[in-house]
Amino acid sequence: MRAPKETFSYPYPHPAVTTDVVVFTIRDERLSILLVKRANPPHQGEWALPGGFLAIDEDLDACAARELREETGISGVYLEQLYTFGATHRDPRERVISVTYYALVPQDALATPRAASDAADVGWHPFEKLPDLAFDHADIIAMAHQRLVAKLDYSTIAFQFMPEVFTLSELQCVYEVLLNQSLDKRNFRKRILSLELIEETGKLRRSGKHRPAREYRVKHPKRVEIIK
Amino acid sequence: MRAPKETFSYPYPHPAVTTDVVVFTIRDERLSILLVKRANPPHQGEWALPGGFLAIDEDLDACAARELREETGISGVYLEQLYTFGATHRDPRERVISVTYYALVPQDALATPRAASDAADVGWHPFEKLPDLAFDHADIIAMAHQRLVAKLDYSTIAFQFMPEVFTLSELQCVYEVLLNQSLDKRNFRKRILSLELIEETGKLRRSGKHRPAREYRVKHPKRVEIIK
DNA sequence: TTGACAAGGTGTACGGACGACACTATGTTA
DNA sequence: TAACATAGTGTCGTCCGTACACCTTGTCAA
Repeated sequence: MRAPKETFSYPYPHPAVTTDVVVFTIRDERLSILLVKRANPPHQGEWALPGGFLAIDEDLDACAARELREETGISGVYLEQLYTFGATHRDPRERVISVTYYALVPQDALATPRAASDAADVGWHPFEKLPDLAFDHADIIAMAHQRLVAKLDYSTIAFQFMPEVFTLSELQCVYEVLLNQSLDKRNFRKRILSLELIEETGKLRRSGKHRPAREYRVKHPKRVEIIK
Repeated sequence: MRAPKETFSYPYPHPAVTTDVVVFTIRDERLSILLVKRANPPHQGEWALPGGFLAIDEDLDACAARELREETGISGVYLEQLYTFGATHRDPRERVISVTYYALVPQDALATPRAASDAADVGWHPFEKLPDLAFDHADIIAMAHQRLVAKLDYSTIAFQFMPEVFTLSELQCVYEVLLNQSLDKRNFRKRILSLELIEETGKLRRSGKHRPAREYRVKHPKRVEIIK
C-alpha cells in the first residue's frame, strides 16, 4: 500500500467502490466460508469478507478476482456477481458502495489459505457458527447463501464444489450439506446421471475396508448450466 | 442542476456511481420499455434508460426511485435491483459504475410520461423494436428481460403488470406476451386460481358485444412471492 | 323478438416425472 | 474365510402438467 501524494478532485462528491467476495467451500461435510481478520481500522481485529477498493481502470469482475487472489491466494474458481450494497452508513470512513460476489471452491483446494498484508489472519468458518462480522457482511453472506441454495435447484452449480474426480457418494454428500437434508441414494443417482453431465473415469476409488467406488469427472468443468 | 463551486477531493481516484432503470409495461399487447432521449452529451439525442448520479447521502434504492420519478413521473411501482455494470470505458466522461434496476408498471398507468429537464423526450418503445441505445444500455435491457422471464416461472411478479382490477383473460394476455407463446385457457385458469392469490371483486366487466367477464383483484398487491 | 356473434367459462383423461422403498455386490481386514 | 462397510441397482404408485371441445351469456342488428 503506497502513500499517494496527489489527490483526485471532482465537482460532485463520489462514493468509494469496493468488491467483497463470499467464498464457499465444503470442508468436513460442513458448508464453510472464508473470512479474513482485519489488520487495520475500521473494525480492526474483526472478521470480514475478503475484498477491497476498485482500481479506477479495473473491471468489477477483475477487481473481485484480484482481491480474492491477493487476500487469500485463491484463483481460477467460479465467481459470480451477487448484489450491490450501498446503505449510506455501512462504512464509517466514507460513503462506500460494495459490489459483492460469491465464489465456490472445490473441497480439496486451499486447505490453508495464506494471509495477505492487510489481513491479520485468514480462515474457514462453518456457515452454521460464524463469528460476529464487520460492516454489513453478515447480510451479504445471508444473501449469498440464499442464492446458492436457490441455484442448486435449477443449475449445475454444485459441481463447482467438486474436485476433478469424485465419487457419486461424495457428490451426494455435497448436495445433502447444501440442502441440509438427506437424500435417497437411488433417486439421487438416477437424477444426476440422467443429466448426462458427468462421465466415469474408468478408475475405482479405494478407501477404507469396503467396496471401492467408481470415479467420475464433469464433462465441462467450467460450465454452469441452467437445467429444467 | 446547480453549478457547484467547491470540489471534492480524495487520496485515491473514485468512480462515479449511477443508477439506471429498465421500466417494463405491457401496452397494446406488446412488452414495452420506457426510454428517455438524452438532452445533453455524451450520446446527446440518443435514447437511453432513465437514471442518473447517486447523491452522496442517498441509498441506492432511493436513487433509482428518485431518478425514475424525476425523469418520467413514475413512482410507487415494483422496483428491484438487477445487476451492476462497471466496464472501464462504458462512459466516455469518467469511470462510471451503474447499479441497474428494473421496474414493472401496470398497463394503464402513465399513458404519457412527462419529460424532465435533462431529457428531450420520453416514450414507450416495444421491446421487439428498440432504437439504438446510448452506453451499454442495450446489454442492461437484455439482462433485465432475461430476469423478468425467468421470474415469471417461479414468482408472482406478473401481477405487478396488472391494474387494481382485471379479468383472467387480461392476465392470460400478459403471460402470453411475456412468454411469447399462447396458453391453454383452461390450464391457465386452473393454475392461477389454485395459487389463491387473487379473488373475485363480484363485479362484471362489460366490453364489446359478448358475455361480460368477472373482475378479479390481487389479495396482496405489493407482495411478490416465490411459488413452487 | 330472435338469431348470430364473440368472448367467457368449464372437466376429463393421459403420460411423464418424482418419491418411497430393500436387497445384492464387492473389496478389506482380522 | 467370515464379518464388515460402503457401492450399486429397479419397481411401483402418486401427483402434476398438458392436451383437448363445448356450452354460456350478454350484445347488437335484422
